[in-house]
Amino acid sequence: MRLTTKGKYAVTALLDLSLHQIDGDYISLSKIAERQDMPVSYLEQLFRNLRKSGIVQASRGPTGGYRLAKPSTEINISEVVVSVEDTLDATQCGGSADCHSGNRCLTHDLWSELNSQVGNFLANKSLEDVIADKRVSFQKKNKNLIIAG
Amino acid sequence: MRLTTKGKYAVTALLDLSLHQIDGDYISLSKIAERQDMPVSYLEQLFRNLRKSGIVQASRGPTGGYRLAKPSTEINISEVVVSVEDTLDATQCGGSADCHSGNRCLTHDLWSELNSQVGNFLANKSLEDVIADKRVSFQKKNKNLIIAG
DNA sequence: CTAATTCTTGACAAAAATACTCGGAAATAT
DNA sequence: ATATTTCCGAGTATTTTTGTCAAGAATTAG
Repeated sequence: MRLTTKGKYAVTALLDLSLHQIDGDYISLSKIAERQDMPVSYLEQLFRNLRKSGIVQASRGPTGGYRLAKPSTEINISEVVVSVEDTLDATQCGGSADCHSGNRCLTHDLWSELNSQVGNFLANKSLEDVIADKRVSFQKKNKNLIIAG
Repeated sequence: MRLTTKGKYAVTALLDLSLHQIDGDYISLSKIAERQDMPVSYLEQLFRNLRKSGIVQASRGPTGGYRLAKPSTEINISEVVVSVEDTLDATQCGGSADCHSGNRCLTHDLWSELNSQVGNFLANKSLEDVIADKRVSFQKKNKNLIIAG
C-alpha cells in the first residue's frame, strides 16, 4: 500500500463529491477544483482511474460531470487510494519470499506486517465514516467547506 | 511519521549490527556495507543521525566502528525511523487544527489517525523482536545473512 | 444545427523529493 | 608515520511526483 498526496487528493475530491452530490446529479470537475483549490487537469488524471475502478460514473456534455457509482457507505478509503496510486512499485522485494539470493530478508515480515496494518485500517473506513460528523454542521451552515489534505 | 527507503536502510543496517556485534566490539560501516550491499557513504549519513539520537556509539580509527548504545530489546523501530528521516515535512496541515481558512479540513482526522496507527505499530517493535526468530537459525548456520528492504 | 460544456486520452514538462557522492578533516591503533 | 575509520558540510544526480497541454469525442442547451 503506497500513499502519497495523490491518494490524499483523490480522497478529498471524493469527499467533496459525496457532500455536494444530491440525488444522482453529476458534479463537474471544475466545481470540485474550485472548491478544493486543485488543478482541474490533475483531477482529470485521478478521475480517469476512479472511473476505471468503478468508483465513480461519468457523464459528458453540459450538466455532465461525475457522481459516485456506489453509496458513500460502500466506498472505502483503501480502494480509492489503490485505484489512484500507480502501483508499479516493487517495494524492494515486494511480497516474494526470495528477497535476496534465495533468503527471505530480515525486514521482509516487518514491512509486510506494517503494510497489512495500514491496508486494514483504510479498508475499514468508508467515505461516509470520514464525513459522518461533518455532514451535519455542513447542512446546517450550508457554507463552502474546505477539504484539504 | 514518514517512511522512505532511508528509514528502511537504517533498520536493516542496525539489524546487521545487532546480529554481528559480539560483546561490545565495534563494527565498521564497510563491513555492513559489504554484507548488505549498501553504499558506505550513504551509511555514514544515516549513522551520523543514529549517533546523535543515542542509538549507536562510535569509535574512530582502526578497529573502530559502531555498536548499539542500548540492548536491541530497548531500541524500537519507530525511533530508528524518526532519527533518520528528515522531518522537514509539513504533511499538508501537519497537526495544526486550522488547515485551510480557519476550518479543520475533513481529511485531517483520517490521516492523523493513520499516522498514530503506524507510529504505535513501529514503537512496539524492537530490533530484537524483528530478529528474534532468525537469530537461532543464524547462529546455527553461521552463514552470511542477507538483510534487504 | 451550432456552440458551449464536459469528459477522455496520451504524451510531455516542471518541480520536488530522495538517494547518493565527494573531498577533506580528525581521531586512533599498530 | 601510516592506514583505517568516523565525522562533516555541501553538493549532485536520479527518480518520483505533480501538474500541464493539446486535440478529440460525446452531449446538451438554445
